[in-house]
Amino acid sequence: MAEPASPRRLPTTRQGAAVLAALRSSGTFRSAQDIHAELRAGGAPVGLATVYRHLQLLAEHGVIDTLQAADGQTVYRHCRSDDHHHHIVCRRCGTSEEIEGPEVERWAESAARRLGYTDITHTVEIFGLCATCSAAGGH
Amino acid sequence: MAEPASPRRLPTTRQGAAVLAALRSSGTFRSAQDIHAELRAGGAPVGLATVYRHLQLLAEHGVIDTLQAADGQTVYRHCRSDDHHHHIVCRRCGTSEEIEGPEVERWAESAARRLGYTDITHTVEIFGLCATCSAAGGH
DNA sequence: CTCAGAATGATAACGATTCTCATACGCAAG
DNA sequence: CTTGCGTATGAGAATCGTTATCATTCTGAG
Ligand SMILES: [Zn+2]
Ligand SMILES: [Zn+2]
Ligand SMILES: [Zn+2]
Ligand SMILES: [Zn+2]
Repeated sequence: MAEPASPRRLPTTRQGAAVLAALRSSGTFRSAQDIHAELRAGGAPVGLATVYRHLQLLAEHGVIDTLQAADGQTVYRHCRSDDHHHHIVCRRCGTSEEIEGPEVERWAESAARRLGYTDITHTVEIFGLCATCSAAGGH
Repeated sequence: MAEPASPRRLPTTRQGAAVLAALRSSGTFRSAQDIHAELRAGGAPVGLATVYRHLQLLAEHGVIDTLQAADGQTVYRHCRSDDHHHHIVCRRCGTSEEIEGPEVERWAESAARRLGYTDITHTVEIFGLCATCSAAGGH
């Protein structure tokens, strides 16, 4: 049966720790390239391939969330909540909040059931201008 | 002032018509490359750049819907409904249904208002295995 | 200390999309 | 039916995010 497997989940290498740390101190969705640049600038250079590798691993293990930005780029975020949730993201500055939506979960469930779809997942994201950015200037 | 402008909205060229026709006879989300291949095979070859151009135009004018597949590719669909709606998509065969969710719209609205976000848009997609595909074999 | 296996990262390879720009077309005036 | 011109087309180059290679470096057990 599925035994607990490897007890270590979080990065053990300097590089892995750096990638996670960069995300942790951010609160916004960041791209891989973005993080790579930050680490390089911050004196703890990490190879681009390694950044991608760790982001992918962290995402697979559910440590971080991912979504596709409007331009197709994949962006990553370290969320406070471990539970299933969604996000509202500022399309100007990238700030984002975690939000829950029980009614959305129910709706997705029942729509799927009604149409005979199984093995469901969903993406639900809200994009807009955060209070700060919309105060600054519309566009 | 903003006068009604050009009265023609739909493609006037053979190529434009071909792109739209390909989507119309499909009911599924298709990629640009996909459509390009179909048209080429169907004896009405259209340049790849032109396919992209028309898909982009049709999307801008709201004639077709777009979404990002899991692999990042942008896919397009010609929907029956002209009203705002969402989709449930089979991740195996690409079949999709248009679905509405008033409660989801309300939820998005109110979450945005509560957090001070303006100029909202949202993406809400459900992925799963359609009845046919899930009968065929879980995988 | 030694060695096998895992991790790293410079670089090449990929693949989707966009850009360039010379050519083909569509259409209206003459 | 020609001519002229602005628009559309499309082959191929250019972008750019992401992934694959693979030689080198690191780590940890014995
Ligand atoms: Zn903002
Ligand atoms: Zn959800
Ligand atoms: Zn299916
Ligand atoms: Zn909606």
